[in-house]
Amino acid sequence: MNITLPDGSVRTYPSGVTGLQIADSISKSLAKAAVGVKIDGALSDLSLPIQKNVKLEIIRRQDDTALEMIRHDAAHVLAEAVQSLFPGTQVTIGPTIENGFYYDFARNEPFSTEDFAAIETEMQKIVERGAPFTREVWDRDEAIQYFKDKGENYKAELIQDLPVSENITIYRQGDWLDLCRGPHMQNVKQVGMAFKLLKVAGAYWRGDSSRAMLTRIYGTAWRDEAELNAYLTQLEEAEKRDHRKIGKDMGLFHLQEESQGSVFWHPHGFTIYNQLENYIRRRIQGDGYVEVKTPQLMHSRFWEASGHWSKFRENMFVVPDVVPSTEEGGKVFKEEPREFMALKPMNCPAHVQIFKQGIKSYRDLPIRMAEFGCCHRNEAHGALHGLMRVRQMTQDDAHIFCRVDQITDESIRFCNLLRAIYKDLGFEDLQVKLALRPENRAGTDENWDRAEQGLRDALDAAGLPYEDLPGEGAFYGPKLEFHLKDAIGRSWQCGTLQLDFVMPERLDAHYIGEDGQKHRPVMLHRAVLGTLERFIGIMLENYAGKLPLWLAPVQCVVATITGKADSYAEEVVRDLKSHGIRAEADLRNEKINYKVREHSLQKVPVLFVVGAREAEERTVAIRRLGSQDQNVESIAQAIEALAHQCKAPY
RNA sequence: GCCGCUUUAGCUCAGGGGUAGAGCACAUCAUUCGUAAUGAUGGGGUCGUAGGUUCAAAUCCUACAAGCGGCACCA
Repeated sequence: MNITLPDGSVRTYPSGVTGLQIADSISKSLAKAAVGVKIDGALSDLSLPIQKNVKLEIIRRQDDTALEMIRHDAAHVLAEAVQSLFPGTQVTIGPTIENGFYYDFARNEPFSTEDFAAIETEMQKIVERGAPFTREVWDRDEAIQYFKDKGENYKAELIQDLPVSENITIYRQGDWLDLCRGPHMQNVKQVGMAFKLLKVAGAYWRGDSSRAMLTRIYGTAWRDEAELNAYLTQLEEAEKRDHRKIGKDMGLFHLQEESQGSVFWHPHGFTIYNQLENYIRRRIQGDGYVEVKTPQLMHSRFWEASGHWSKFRENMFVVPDVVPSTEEGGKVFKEEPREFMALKPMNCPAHVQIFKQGIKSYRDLPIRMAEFGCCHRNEAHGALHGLMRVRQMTQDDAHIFCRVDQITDESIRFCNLLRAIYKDLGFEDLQVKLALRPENRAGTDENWDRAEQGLRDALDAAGLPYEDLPGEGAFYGPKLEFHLKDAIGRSWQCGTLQLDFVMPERLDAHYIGEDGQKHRPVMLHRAVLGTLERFIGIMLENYAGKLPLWLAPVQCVVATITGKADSYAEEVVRDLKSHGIRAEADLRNEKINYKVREHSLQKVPVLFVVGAREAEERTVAIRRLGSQDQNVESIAQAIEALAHQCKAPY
């Protein structure tokens, strides 16, 4: 039997040889360092007998691939530790995740972070004991019975639901065992000590909100202490970038409980907001869009027609169409409301109304109708999160009304626009996902074929790689999702492009074709940023508050060294403002060190320092954020250069 | 919405059954200073809300709310 190693060499072994034996035959130290094998690319146990010619790679503990095994094994160690410290706790599942692992437990008494020290100590003991991992294949019914007898009902349920074709594998580590697909390392010792428990959280059994709430313990594990510390430092750094903290420190916005999920934009924050909105406005004007504004509050009849009343109502804010009473201590509404209004959760039905005014010809299409639409959605309390998840949001929304034969062109056009905008905003790295037809859908298969192919063609033409998401499309059409990753590593869906054959039908939109007959237009729902709120949150985290010059709320502060330079500083600020630069003077009676520190913390990109010398020579000493260098230039020169740098990218 | 944790001055946080503390910020005064915190003095809180226990509650108990971390949902 021939085994091909990664360096291309081929060795001959008897059938049934294990990865460990092969490693041992190469060198003793390799056998000791080995944690697993890749057999034809698939990660397996070292103890697995090999029966045929394969390509084989020994995974050593120091290899990157080992991280996943270390974390998986650490999850098992966590489970053993918890069960030994808290008898009666049921184990469920414990997978690895990016940078770590978690384990879900069922226990009447929830865990708290105060239990972590004890659990970690117990985990260390288990690792020190270093029991070997052994794999066993059990009979299905016996396994179910075994776990039921132990009171491990969740495990029993898991086994019950495994496909009959699958082996029921059990991994033992000393006296403790767990149902597990594997693979595992040679022994528990190889987990090492570079692990740490991070947080507890609730999590539904099998991700189903109608089932039991389990306690999840999150942890992280690495090859050595240095890696662990680097990761913990990275977490701290990410925390510093949190847009809620930056927003507070820079005085950009606030939230308060009387309006949860709706943002109070402060002057500096709203400057960013306006800059971004105006940039998008210029971009879409340059791409053939028209801009509209539609009502905030509309009668339920309208939402019934659009389908939102039945499909989306629990996410809507509904207002009784009754005059409220001001009677002191009385009911707010004296009469029982019979009719309702609702705040719009989406702009699309309103845009159809504008489309429907007058008769449209095929020559009018496509119509690209944009709105910075302020929408309200009644999001679950637990879902709200700073600017990232709000209840009142402003979308950079537009609906493209077009003919079926224009879908591909319009999609390509949108992808190009989106990519150009993301590039301007500093996001080069985006993931595209194509959500395909769901089981429950409207429209003919022909239309779906055409719609999905149209989007694929558009992505190909735009040169965008993408991933299919089967069954994830909206009921009315397939959609493209554009995902960005923020500084904390969370992935956010921002842009979207959705094909819709249903809404024009429901709301009876039509145009007159070349043939003189009525035809249904197709609607493309699309947004680039998604919502301004979320996108600003992402920008703040991405730039750690140090926004590009054109977006910075204050672009330049003129700071004086002495009161003698006050009037000169004010003159410089006037000059800056007349060049369209957002500038402020800092004339406070403070030392220059104090001012430099404060404006640096406020992420002001450019500081003009002026003292008696500058006033005399009509110059400024320029200091840029993140640099300690300073260079002196004449005002005219400095302002002209800065004005140029402050220009928006489009 | 579900599970857990948290809630004390504008901010960050300490304290804790006998009636409230620090640093920063703010105000006043002094200082006019050359690139990441000048000094002094002073003002500021019914300790998230509502009940309960107690001679006495900011502290203990209960409920509620909000915030945070997840889950579910989602832009």
